[in-house]
Amino acid sequence: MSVGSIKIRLPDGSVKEVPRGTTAQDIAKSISPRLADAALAAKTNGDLIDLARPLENDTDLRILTERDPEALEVYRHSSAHLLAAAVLELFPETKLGHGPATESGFFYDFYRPNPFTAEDLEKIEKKMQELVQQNIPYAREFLPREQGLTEFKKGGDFMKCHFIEQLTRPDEKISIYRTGKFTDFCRGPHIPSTGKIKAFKLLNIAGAYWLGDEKNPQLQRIYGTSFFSKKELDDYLNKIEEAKKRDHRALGQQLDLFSIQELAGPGLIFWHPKGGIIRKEMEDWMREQYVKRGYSLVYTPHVMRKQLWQTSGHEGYYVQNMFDVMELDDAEYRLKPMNCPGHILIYKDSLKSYRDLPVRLGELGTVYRYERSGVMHGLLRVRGFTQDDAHIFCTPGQIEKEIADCVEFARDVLRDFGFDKFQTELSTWDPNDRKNFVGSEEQWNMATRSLENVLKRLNIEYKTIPGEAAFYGPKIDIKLVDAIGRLWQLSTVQFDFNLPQRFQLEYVAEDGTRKQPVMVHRALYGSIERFFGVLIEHYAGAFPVWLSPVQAVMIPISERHRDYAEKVAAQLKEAGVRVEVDARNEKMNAKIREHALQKAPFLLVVGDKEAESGKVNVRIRGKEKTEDMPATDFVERIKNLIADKSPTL
RNA sequence: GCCGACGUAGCUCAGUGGUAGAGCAGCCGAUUCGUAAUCGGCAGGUCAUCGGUUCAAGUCCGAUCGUCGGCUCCA
Repeated sequence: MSVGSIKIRLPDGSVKEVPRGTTAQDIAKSISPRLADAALAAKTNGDLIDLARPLENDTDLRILTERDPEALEVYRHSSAHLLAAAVLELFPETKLGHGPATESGFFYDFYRPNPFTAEDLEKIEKKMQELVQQNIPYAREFLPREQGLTEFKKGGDFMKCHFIEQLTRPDEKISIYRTGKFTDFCRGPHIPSTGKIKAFKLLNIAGAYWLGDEKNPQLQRIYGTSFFSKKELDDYLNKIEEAKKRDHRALGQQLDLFSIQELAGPGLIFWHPKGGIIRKEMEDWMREQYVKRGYSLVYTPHVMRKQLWQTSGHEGYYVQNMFDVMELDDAEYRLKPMNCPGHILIYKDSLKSYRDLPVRLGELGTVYRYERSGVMHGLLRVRGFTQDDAHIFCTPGQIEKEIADCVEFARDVLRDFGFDKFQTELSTWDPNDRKNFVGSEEQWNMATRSLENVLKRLNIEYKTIPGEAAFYGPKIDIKLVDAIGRLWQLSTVQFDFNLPQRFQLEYVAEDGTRKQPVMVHRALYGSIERFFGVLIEHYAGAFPVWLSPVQAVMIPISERHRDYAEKVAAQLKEAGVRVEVDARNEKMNAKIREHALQKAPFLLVVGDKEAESGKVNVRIRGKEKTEDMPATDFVERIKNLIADKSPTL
């Protein structure tokens, strides 16, 4: 028994003097019974602890309840234990991996000869409910390491033994938690008992490699989530449903934007006419900007000799991502996985003077990369895609301005397409990991410094991620935040030390000597396919007018209004609007429904009234009430919306 | 690539080992309509592919291809 008393400082600044060994739970109780009941865990000097942990020293103490975000993590970690406990009750032969809380819930990894089925999942969930009813405590114990190892070994829990051996020293006592029959090697903390878990749901089963290494056997991972209330859980499940409704693969089919054809092969995109319109808008926008910003537009071949890829280093660094060689005549060719070598050949074709720099070569370049069969995903991960790729060759003195221009360019792209929240990352090298990064320390420092300078000068907040640079240089990645808060990585601005060296790039400097130019890669859409996929999800298929494949639909009420509808349509076409006349022999209501489902921004109903007065009745996407206006006014209005690339209607 | 689930008409989906179905879309006809589905008829299929079990396979088994959820990867 410890003796003496300790001082506990509470968040309101008050200090309690209590006997050594008092628990956070005791203190919560002394404050109020309600707090004691609501308490889930505690925090002392920044460490999360169990409520039942005896306090040994003077400390700050905060009792965590549902209102504290840290409590949710503890709660979900305890939910994972609850899951494991239920699994062991039902399937005692199962071996345990690990089971952490995640950003949106929790999972637990299990090893067993037969995989879990969907029915098993239901049974497990029911068992979890039972264990919640039984209100079993999460009891912490300390065991001598050897005893712990013996106990887990006896149960055949090879994975737990591995963790104990990896994470603890031989002389240490190990921390375990018991929940009924279930025992886990775990640092904790946990909530007091299973009865505190109010709302949870098991979501899916998936394979996961032991220790995340694909050479290891696969475990069965059960994913679930839990919340403090049924309502929050339901909200979360609804959000998943909402996200599903935005799935670009489903919308791509419903809105007839694109397809992937089994006969042609996976990861290869067919742009249908309506998707093609959006792509054309994206390409036109980019080409226009290229011209405005001093880029030269180039085109390079899709297949090039293998020797080129040897020179560039792709044959070494990138082979497993490249399509196989094709033999033609006596030479071997490869489909291009990147555009850079092509642009370099253009640069090298003539001797450059410092006066020529910077040279900015831009291409909407289609590349092909071999992606492993299980990783393709709609438009977001494909085997063939088109990059808005450009390479800038400049002098070291020009580099900061060039990078700054790229970063601003990237933000303009994203803003024009309706994204206004970004996160910026600076990926740097790891000087201790020389074999994964080419180039000298001076090069890396110079490059990293210029990227930092640019970000600071532009007043952009950014996160530095050490070790995440490309092997050939540091980079700035701009991630966008979409309409439902998801993060997408698209734009990237990267330094390259590798290629100028490999291709012996040079320019003639002022003093007549030959110098090596600095090279920057940048792609702002990243891939047009991927960007399109993100656009579809961001807008849930309801694109701003300028991107909408069909911007307005004329709906004549009956056959006799057709001529008037055609007349207005002609005016709209004249103004550059993509308009259709739906003159089918269908009821107006049916037409409205169909075009509304196709998410056309404007439906223009015309009948006797409109034809007589030269007006249109405008039904605006997403609005109940229609508006009457002269046809000429509508033409003006939609023309402006298109010209402004307005995100709203 | 790995683990699991799935693959039936253009789409969404039903279908005990015993004659392949519905709704929508399509086509034909009627209807000419005021703000989210007019009515009737017709046509549409090697049940992903290949092989096996069986008197009999959409259904059971195996392989292949593809899709989905994850893992791994994403220079």
